[in-house]
Amino acid sequence: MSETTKPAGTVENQAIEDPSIEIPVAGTADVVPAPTATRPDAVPGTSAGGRSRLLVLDGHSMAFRAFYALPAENFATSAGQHTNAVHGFTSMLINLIRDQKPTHVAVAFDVSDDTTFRKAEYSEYKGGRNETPAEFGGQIGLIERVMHAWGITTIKMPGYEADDILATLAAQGEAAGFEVLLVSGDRDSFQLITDNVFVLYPRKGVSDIPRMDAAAIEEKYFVAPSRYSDLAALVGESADNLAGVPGVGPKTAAKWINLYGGLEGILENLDAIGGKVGGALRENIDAVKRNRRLNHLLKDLDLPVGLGDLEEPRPIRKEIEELFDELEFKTLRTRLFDLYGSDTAGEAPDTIEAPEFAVLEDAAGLQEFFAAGSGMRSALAVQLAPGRIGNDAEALAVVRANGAAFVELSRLDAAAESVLAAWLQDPEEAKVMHEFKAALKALYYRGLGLEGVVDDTAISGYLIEPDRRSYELAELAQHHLKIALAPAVSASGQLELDLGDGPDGAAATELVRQAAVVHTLSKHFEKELSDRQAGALLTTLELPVARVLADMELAGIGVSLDRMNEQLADLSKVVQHAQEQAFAAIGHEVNLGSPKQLQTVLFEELGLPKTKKIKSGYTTDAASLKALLEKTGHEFLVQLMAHRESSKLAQMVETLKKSVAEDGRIHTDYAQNVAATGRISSNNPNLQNIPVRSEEGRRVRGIFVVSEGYECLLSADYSQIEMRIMAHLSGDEGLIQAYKEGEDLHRYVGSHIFNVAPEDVTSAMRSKVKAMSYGLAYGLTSFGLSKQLEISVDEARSLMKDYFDRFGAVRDYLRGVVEQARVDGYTSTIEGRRRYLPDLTSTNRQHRELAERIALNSPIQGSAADIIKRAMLGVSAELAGQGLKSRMLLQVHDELVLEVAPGEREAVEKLVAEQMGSAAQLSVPLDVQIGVGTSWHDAGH
DNA sequence: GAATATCTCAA
DNA sequence: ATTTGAGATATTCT
Repeated sequence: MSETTKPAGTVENQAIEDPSIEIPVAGTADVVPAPTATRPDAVPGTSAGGRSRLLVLDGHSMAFRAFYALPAENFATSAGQHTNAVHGFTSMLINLIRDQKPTHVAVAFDVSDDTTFRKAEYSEYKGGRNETPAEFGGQIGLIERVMHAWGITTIKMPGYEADDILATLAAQGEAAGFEVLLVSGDRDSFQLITDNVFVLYPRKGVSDIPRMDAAAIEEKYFVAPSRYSDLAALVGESADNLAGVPGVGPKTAAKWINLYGGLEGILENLDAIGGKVGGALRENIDAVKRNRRLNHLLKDLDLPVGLGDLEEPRPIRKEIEELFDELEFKTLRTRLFDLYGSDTAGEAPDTIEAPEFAVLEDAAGLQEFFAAGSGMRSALAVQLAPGRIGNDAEALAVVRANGAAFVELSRLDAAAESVLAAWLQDPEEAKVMHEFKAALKALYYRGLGLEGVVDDTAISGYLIEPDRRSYELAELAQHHLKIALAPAVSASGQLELDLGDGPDGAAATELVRQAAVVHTLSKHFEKELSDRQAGALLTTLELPVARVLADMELAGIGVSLDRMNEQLADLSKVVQHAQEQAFAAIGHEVNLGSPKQLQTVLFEELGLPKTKKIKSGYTTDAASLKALLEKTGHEFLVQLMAHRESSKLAQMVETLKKSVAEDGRIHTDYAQNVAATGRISSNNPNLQNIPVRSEEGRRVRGIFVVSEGYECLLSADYSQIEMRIMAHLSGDEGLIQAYKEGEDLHRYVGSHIFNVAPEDVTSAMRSKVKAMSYGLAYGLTSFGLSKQLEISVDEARSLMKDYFDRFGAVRDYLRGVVEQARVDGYTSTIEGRRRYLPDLTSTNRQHRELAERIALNSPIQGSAADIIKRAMLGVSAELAGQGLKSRMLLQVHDELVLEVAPGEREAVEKLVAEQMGSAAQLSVPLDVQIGVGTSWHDAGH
């Protein structure tokens, strides 16, 4: 075979970033240089004193494995290109490089035509294979593009197969003293195994790829790797459409091979082999010889690249970013870059370095620094560290156009601190920060005020793009400024500062650099904000609200440990009892918290009717259990549901108990930039999902109590705020009229839809109307409504028709919102908060319809969020203005909880009602319900 | 330990 | 197939 003409193959590699860079290549004149971008001399994984390791993949074979390992329907771009093979392949290669740490990498591909020499010899070679699935189309090309962006050399040789390339590189690598790892799902590669060459052969999917060495082959096939091809020739290989000797399997073949010393020996002793199989062998001897010729891999192809070209591939960040954007890969991006850290190739890593800075300690130095920058915008970064309650402020960095400084707070004497304090709390000294609420709180614990914050890049970044997952500084810098930040900052935004190395150490530089990035980013955001008309929203709403939230977080809410313990004891009894009864009902124990085990019990042991399908089988969620119970009345279901409810409550109380701080209060952390609609979210713990709907759950609110020195808790909530906003935005006269007259809205609507007098609206009618009214704001469909109300789709449809016949403006409004959003590309709230919805024009129906529902909901949910934020500012300002000691503690989307100081109840009630009621001027009144009590439970109404 | 799946709590 | 969140537990994979 070696005399066959060997046409030069093609090699794909990364684009030449800098043509002036000459890479020495070991090879001949016809070798296409594998240009690489600049890279550091010392890279992780280099064989500094160690042995070189070459990793070569059979691209097609592994792409197919990946394709079948991941469901195609779950991996597609919005343009409809399937990407499961690309995703799986990339993921596998990341893991391989991480685990095997190769110094050299190549990927070999078959050429997709029928001109291989094997095909020429035997036209049925690899025949009889199924059609390639349509979903696989185009994915090989995408994998090649990923390799290109990754800087990994891909090789194709017309007329040959990828395995021949593997064989050739294995030979070259071994000759050069490398360890060689071949990754292939094709067993023919086993013949290449030696003491230095190993095959990584996927056992299952692309995640389980054990290393096959000579011992593994001998254990499995009873022959040495060099004899594997003999064995395959005798046995046949169905994947290649090569038939073997009938009746001869691996065991017989191995016996002969070991007896006669290989296929040659067998051929010489053909007549000595007796029995039926001996005859079969003689009859099929030509096929065996042909098989052996075909499965022999060529080790001497004239490859267009040398080993040197395969060394140390590095991803080109920009190309990966663009390609992964196109492929809509998210997690892979992080995994890939985590693998290489900042050690990627491409354009010079554009970054922001810390400017020269002064380390200030004494009053005079600080005075001089602040005086020199008076009136200028300063970026301020505060170094936080965990403190007794909340975070402590350890150091700060200030960066402005004409200078930078670093200050370690513990080194300041009283005079120096007062200079700093004066600057910090001077509202005329403009500061830009990142996540300033956290700094505000930490400085507060040190008795330092903070005024004049004119931008918070975590908030302005959010107003610009409210749908982002994260607003970490490094990510914003990457996205908006196209600069890469070193891991120190990119890690979590909260770099670890070790001040042990002195104030001029790397940590100080890092904090200064952070401030420098904030400075640049904030400047960049000015135009973005004005383009979106979001400047006022930032300045008059979000930044002031952040201060109110900080106060609420600092205050925390008082809790009763006794009540928590009491409830925990009660609940654990109920849980225990329900569990025992559940076990008794089925005659054995089972983990009631495991959906998987429950499935076995319900659908296999008890043979109950099947519920809705989920990935792992059939759902056991509350709605389905309820339906099952109604159908079967099985006692196990009763106990299971009781167990679920009580253990959920117990777990909730337990978490709350663990989150009590040293001051005996619970301090949640509000996030202003998480919910894309403008709502605030609550974390650690979440105080916005404390049970209220069931009486048992509502008890939990009893653990939140008024604290000493205060008279009571006050809860004030908007009634039906979203429906009122809908009435306002749609301008529907019927709805507006109903609200103006203060009627029960659902009763009013019900009377119009069902054509009865308001007093004749039954509770069933009312709940149908209520479900529909709210559903409309979420883009409810007749199918969804029928599901929720347990009625037929037809009935749901006619209900909706009657609704729209009576309240036509609502339909017009809902239609108009989506149309307008499609034109503008975004929706707006009454405060002008935007949400961009590019998917409204998606060709993917699922994506598009989701965007439509979001478009229906966002102006309503978002406007409600705007209104309560305005109300919070009003309440806060009014409390301060009247010199009251009462304070706001919680916000739960449409509810505010306050702690009332002695003697202030009447004033606070009045003020809260006024401020909440006047937070927006709508065409309908804003109704506010207020209750008071010694606990949140009792303040509810 | 990280990531995923399932379930449940709120507005 | 009705939006926005947080979070616990089980399970699987690394």
